This record gives sequence, C-alpha cells and structure tokens, in this order.
Amino acid sequence: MPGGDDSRADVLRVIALDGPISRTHIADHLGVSAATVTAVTRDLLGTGLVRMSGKAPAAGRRGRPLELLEIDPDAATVVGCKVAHGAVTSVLTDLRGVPRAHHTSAFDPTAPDPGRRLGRLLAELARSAPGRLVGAGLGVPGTVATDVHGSVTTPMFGWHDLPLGAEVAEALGVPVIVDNDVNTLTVMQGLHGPARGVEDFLTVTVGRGVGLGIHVGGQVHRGRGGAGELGHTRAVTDGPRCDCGRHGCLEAVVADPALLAQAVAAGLVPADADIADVRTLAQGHGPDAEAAAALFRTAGTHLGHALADLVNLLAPERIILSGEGIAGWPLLEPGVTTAFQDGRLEVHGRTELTVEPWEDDAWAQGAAALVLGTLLGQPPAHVAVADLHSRLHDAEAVAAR
Amino acid sequence: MPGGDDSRADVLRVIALDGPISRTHIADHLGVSAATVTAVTRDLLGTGLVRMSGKAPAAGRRGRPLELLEIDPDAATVVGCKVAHGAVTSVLTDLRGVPRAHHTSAFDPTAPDPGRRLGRLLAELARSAPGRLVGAGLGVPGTVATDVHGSVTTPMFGWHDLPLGAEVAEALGVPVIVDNDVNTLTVMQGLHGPARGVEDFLTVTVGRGVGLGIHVGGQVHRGRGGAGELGHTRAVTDGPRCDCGRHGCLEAVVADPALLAQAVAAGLVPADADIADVRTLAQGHGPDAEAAAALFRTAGTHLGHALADLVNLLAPERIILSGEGIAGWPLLEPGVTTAFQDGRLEVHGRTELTVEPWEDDAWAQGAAALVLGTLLGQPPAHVAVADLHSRLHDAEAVAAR
DNA sequence: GCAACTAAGTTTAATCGCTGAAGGAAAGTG
DNA sequence: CACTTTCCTTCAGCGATTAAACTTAGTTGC
Repeated sequence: MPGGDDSRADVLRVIALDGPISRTHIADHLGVSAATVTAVTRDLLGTGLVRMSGKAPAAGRRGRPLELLEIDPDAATVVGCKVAHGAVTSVLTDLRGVPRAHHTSAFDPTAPDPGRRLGRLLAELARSAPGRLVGAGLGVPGTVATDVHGSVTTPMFGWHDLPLGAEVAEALGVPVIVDNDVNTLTVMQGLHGPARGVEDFLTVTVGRGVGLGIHVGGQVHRGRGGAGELGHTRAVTDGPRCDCGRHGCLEAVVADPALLAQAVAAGLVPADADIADVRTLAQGHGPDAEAAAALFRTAGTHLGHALADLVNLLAPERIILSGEGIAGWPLLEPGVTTAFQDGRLEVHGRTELTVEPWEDDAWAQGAAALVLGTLLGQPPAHVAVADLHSRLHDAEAVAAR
Repeated sequence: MPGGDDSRADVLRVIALDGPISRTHIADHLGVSAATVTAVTRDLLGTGLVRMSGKAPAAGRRGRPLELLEIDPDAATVVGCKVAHGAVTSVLTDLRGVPRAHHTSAFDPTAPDPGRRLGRLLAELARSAPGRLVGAGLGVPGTVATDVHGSVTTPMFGWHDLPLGAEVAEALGVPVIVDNDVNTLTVMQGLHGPARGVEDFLTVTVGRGVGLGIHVGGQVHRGRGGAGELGHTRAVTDGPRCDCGRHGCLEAVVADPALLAQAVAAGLVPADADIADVRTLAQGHGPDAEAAAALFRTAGTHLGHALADLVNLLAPERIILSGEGIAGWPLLEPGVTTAFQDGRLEVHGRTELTVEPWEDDAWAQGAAALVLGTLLGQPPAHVAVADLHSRLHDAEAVAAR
C-alpha cells in the first residue's frame, strides 16, 4: 500500500475536512512531499472514496491549474443518532460529515428491549443510504462504559449497563460507537463548529439536565468513563434536593425542570405549565414577570459561577454554551455574564464564551462525526464492534470492484 | 543515525524507566524487532549514555543469559528546583530521575532580580554535577505562560511576567523548563510515584494555598496556561474573603493560613501562633481542642466536596493528596472521607484517594522529571531555550569523546 | 566432558515509506 | 510560438525497520 496507513488516513482526513483541495495544498498542510501525496491520492482515487472535482486557477494566476480532490459523497455513509427522551433523531452523512438525510422517529427508551428496537430502526434508515454503510455513532444521555459493548447506564431511561452498542451493531452489521450525547456535540464543535481546530474547549449544555463535554489536547476527555457530570457538582451550599439524591447540585438550580418547579412553587404558573410558559411570562411585564425573570437571573448567576470555576480549573480557550435550555438565553444572560466575569481569575480573562443554539440534528451529526473522527485517524472512543478501519477497507474493496 | 530519533528516545526512555533491562525485553516493550534494538543500543552504548550492568539468567532458566542495560548515572545530569517562599530546594538527578545530590538555599523571591540570582545559585550547584548538565526544570507557584521565556506571574512573590526561564537558562547555558510547582509534582507521580503508568489522575496539594495538577491522556494538562486553580473555585456561597478578592474560594476555607486565621479569630491560639500550634491543640483534649478539631473537620468537608466534584467532572482513576497541609491529615480525614464519599456519583465510586506527604525534594525531583520527560520523548512543556534534544546530543558527543 | 538444547543477541538482505531532483503537463504572457 | 509559472508525476536513492539465518553463551542430560 503506497503511503502507510497513517499518511493514508491523514490525507483522507485533510480531503474530508478541507476538501475540495489540491494535492499541493494537502502536501503543505501535512508537511509531506508532493510525491507522497500523489501516490496516496492515486490509491484513494482508485478505491472510489475520493474523486476529482474540477479545477481552479493556479496560485499566481498563471501556471498549471489545481486539480481539486474531494470525498465522493456516495462512496460511504455513516449513521449518526441522538437518542432522546421520546424520539431518536438520526442523520446519514458522507465521509465529510455532511448530512445527506435526516430522520426523526418516535422512540420509547423505557419500553423493553431498546437496543434491538433501535437497531431495527436504524437498519431500516440505513437502507436508503447512498453509499455503503461503514459505521454508526450513537449519542445517549447518561454514562457510557469504556468497554467494547458500548454499555450505557441512564437512570432516566431505566437503563443499567445496557449493551446498546453491541445490540445495534448486530442489527446493522457495522461497527458502532456509543458515547455520551454531550460528547457527540463536542466532537461536532471540534470538527465543524465554532471550536474547529481549537485544542482545548468545553461544551456546556443546559436543558433537562446540565452536561459538559471536555475537549483537551485535541481530544474529548472521558476519564475512566462518565466524565463531565457538571450537573451534579455542588452549586449551592444546602441547596434544593436533586434527582441524584444530593443537595445543591447545579442541575437542581439551573436545569429546566428546576426552574419550572421554582416557578410553580412561587405560584407564578399553574402546575401543568411547561418551561416555555415560564419564559413567556418572564419576558412580559408586571410583578409576576419580574419574579419569573429573577428566577432566570439567579439561575444564570449559578451557571456563570460554574463556568468561571471550570475556566479556573481547566483554562480552556473557549466555552460553548448550548442545549434546549439556551432558548431562554436572553433571560439567563445577565446573570451568566456577570458571574462569569467576576468568578474568573485575571489570567483567564481571555477565555471566550459562545452561545450556540444547536438543534437535535447537530447532536446526531456529532455522533456521526465521532465515527468519522475514528475513521480519519483519531483515537477511538467506545467501539462496540472491532476495527473500524477494516470496515472502511471493505468499503473500498466494494467501491473499487 | 541508526534507529530514527523516535526509536532512540523510545529505547532511552524504556531503559531509564524500566532499566536495568535486556534488549529482548526492550523490543517486546516497544513492539519493535530485536534487530532494531540492537542497532539503537549499540549507538547509545557508544555515546556513553547507557552502560551494561551485568547479566541475568535467561527466561526459561536455560539459554543465553540476558545482558542488562542501564542508564549511566554519570553521563548526564539534570537540575530540578522548587522555588518556594523563603528557600529553593534543588536536586541533581541522572537521566533516570534518581537524585544524586540535594541542596537547599535561602532565597528571597521578593528581592530584586530573582531570575539572575536563581540562575547564579543553580550554576554554582551545577558545578558539582557528576555528568554534563543537559537541562534544568523549575517548579514555581503561580501561573506560567506558554511562551518560550518561561514567564511567571506569582502575586505572592510580586512577580509579573518575570522571564524566569530565560534568565536562568542564560546563567546555566542549558535549556530550562518552567512550570507550576503542582505540575512538577504531578509529573513526578506519573513517572515514579503512586500514579506511575496511570493515564488520568489528579494531584491536589494543600498548604499555603490549594493546588491542582491535572494529568489526562497521559500528559499534564495546562490549558492555555494557568489551569488547575482549584484554590480559587467557589467552595462556599458567601464565604470568607480570599486573597484573590473573591469570597468563598476553597483556599479561603481550607488552606493553612485560613485555618490559622479562623483559630486566631476564635481565640483558640494567640495571634503569633502558627498552623502547627493549631494542629497540636486540636490533637489534645478539652473544649478548646474540640473547637480546633472542628475547624479541621469542617475544612476537610469542604475539601472532600471539592474532590468529589473533581471526580464528577473529570472521572480520574486516582487522586493524590499532598502538600504541607497534609501534615494535618488525621484531623482533616474524617471530613474529607465523608464528603468525598457522599459527593461522588455512584459511577465514580472506584476512584481511589491516596495521601502522600511529599517533601520539598519531591517537588524538585518532579521539576527534573519534567526535563526528563521532554528529553525522553514526551511533548515539551514551557521551554525557555530552544531544542532540548540538541543539548542531549551535545552531551553524547562529549561522553563519546 | 561433551553433545543437545534453549534463549539472547547479531548480522544480513530485502522491504517499505518517503523524499529530492528532474521532468512532464497545463495554463497564462509577450 | 517560445517563455514563464505552477501543479503534478516519475524515478532513483536513502534511511529505518524487519524476517530469517546465524552466532553466542549459557544449562541439561548422558
């Protein structure tokens, strides 16, 4: 094989991320010689994973024009999927991570046999794939063990060490990577989002719970599994009781259910209201509106403090704030900004805070990106079925038939 | 050069860390062929960095005996140094990181021109080095910028962007690596301490302040510089004022000065007492002793909570607790253990907490280990003078004369 | 004491990935 | 049409690595 497996994956990655791109630029980008790139791309073109995509004028306006190379979108397909509370959102992407199809299905994670049902659901979806399926990524709430079965523990779903990855992999017949949903979003940021190319950043999501994705040294940090439980760090001494049994957890003071409960308890909204009602109220006028707005401001302050502490601990270049709860950002913003500024040490004053209201699609796209990252040379996360690369080679063999 | 620079450093590292060791074992360890190891070790033996150290019986009790190889302790020397408040503690180590000489000198970091004074001090020490000096590591409190000058900002010393690394490097004529002192201790753990070989662990130090060393993915995490400010995360809502200007910082409730201040304020000890007096009191009997013990218990609870939150965030395999303040461990222990158990999520129940009462020497040894890590193939930290490796090659040239 | 055996370490020829240099290809320029 | 510029390819050579054969240095068993 011309160009070792490493250069191969390197070149493929550059084409996937920065394509369409010329061979000369790939060589510059990777710091290898043009000769190497010629050899490797010849191979990639042969397999059908990569194709030519027209020409562009040379750099100095004269000279031989560039031959642009890009991923063939129809050569291989990856499934990305976010498992949420009543529905799964899925995307089919090509090797660039660009979505080719979207799908949302009702899904009850608490009903029996969720792994096999999800597997069937995705297998059905995968039939419409434009290229050969080479892998699937799943983003789930809860903690994912670092074993080969992609075992998931999600109390909210009643899942305890559910071998989700293995079961879906069996149904699909391709490798499956399972990860915490916040991590999938984090991977997404690093590949296509505002944190593209940033080594150290954090993703914080607010919604039903509070999540944290930790990206350090160019990779998502998972620890021994279950890292990122920002929601269950202590925000308030002797605070309200949290679902986890402890008191004063961040989640118990800033997540949507907590805010809703506070509003109900204060008699601001009826017991059957939802969080959107509280937001609407808070954006109006009058004493009730001000009381509601104050709830958000206080929550924002707690969140801002938590973010400041994260900056003090990890010194990231950037924090990206997302999740459904960010729909209430204008209400949270005053509290967050003030506490975030006050809580940081001076040396960390340059950390940027970005707010990104991602849709569910983005989480699913991140799950696909997780697979792509592994295919394109990043260390694997939780792989449920062996060797993704061999699978890609299979795909090449088929494409080259 | 036989064996690329990479294999060379790999082999040297294995010999340094696991030596005395046979060629066959090195090959197994690195996953390379015996032929490669033969070539590389011949070269290393030629330079004098490595030497033979006897033989050992072969694996199956018969067969040719193993020829053991080890680092020549006299071939090269590294200086490690911890700059503390009234003194610097230094060690000279060989390439294994084993100390060959210790030294402590009075040093006033607040007096003028600290960089040049430290440089002269270390240059004097380095004269007694048994081998050629190849680098120096400095551990300092405060935050170290990620520039090439090893710039340090330590308010306690009145240092603001002091180019400590560059100044010491000029005096010594060798590359100097500067890092936060907790990070040097952390590197030490990973190489020779209880966290040897552990990918993800944390070092927490308690004393004059509260420090945190973050080791993830096999490396110390520094973020954009100044990561690990655990002491200035918020432990108590509306807590006592901290030196940093904020309120309720962990440091303001558990560090030695804070405990002392509390004891003085409660009238338990006179105003000119020190923290050791408070500990002695707390270990006695009577109402004052109990009141003092309660202070430690409360502080321990705050510390335990902070540790639990770190576990929830980062899911490390292990936390190592150290620092001068750990002299009071029997007093802190009840609070720490309870809060640490209560505060962790169930999934993180397996994280181990180890208490290690390191001496100042260990910090200095860690600073030396920082240089060794870089020499032996780990990514560099903050290098003040270019290319450590070329310096090692110089050393080889001399040794091979 | 001497062959037989075993395991460690060395030598050697071949392979592999990569590169520099030279050259070919495709455009614009005068 | 020659000339320049830039991109891409070809090709010989280099250096790191390896598998396989070989040497070395011990123990074991007769």
